[in-house]
Amino acid sequence: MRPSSQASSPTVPLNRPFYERDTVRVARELLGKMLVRRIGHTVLQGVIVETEAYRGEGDPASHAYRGPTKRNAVMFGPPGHAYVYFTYGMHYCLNVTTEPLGNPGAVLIRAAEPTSGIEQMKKRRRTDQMRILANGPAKLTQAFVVDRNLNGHDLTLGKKLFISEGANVERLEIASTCRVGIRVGLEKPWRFFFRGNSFVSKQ
DNA sequence: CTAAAGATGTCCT
DNA sequence: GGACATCTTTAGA
Repeated sequence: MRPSSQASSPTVPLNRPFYERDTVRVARELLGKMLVRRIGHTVLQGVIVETEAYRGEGDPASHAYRGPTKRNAVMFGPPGHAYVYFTYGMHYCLNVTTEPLGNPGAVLIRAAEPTSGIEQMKKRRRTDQMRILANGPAKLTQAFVVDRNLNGHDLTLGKKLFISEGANVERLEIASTCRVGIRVGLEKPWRFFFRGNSFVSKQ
């Protein structure tokens, strides 16, 4: 028996130095990590299986490409914070900020394999099918109850939203392709995912 | 001020 | 493979 203080604890959040690095590297290394969302006494968890890197200067697909604005301000702030934006009039997408303060960068969390709070997620997503609970950036935010209220949230505090080391993760081969849903910057292979994992948005 | 596109998902054929 | 929902942000007049 483990001590009760550790029993269902989703472990320790990744620290600031993890995020304060090259965006593409962070995107790759976030695969296999555990995304954790706490809502009161409820805990939703899932293993990250797909990510995309977005930089600033030199990356025309990035919101930060043309410099800071009200929307992308968080991307220019300190690393290890949530950048949540609203798109297509109805969807939210979750990113984690990277790079040192003042240097824009973020990693889009595109898909996760749910491991805890699955019943809650099924309810939120209005489906019983495991594979489509969080296999896309907007499906993921719906399943994990992430919206504009979490924009700017510090991910190193281990409170409402954070990421920790993933345990017992099947170590699949990491594949990289061009990013999804963009019209520019297609030459950059900055989408990463576990090849063969059925919770990825697209193989 | 006006307009168009958007780091998408769902339903339809 | 394609239409469409829906609204914020940004670019341009």
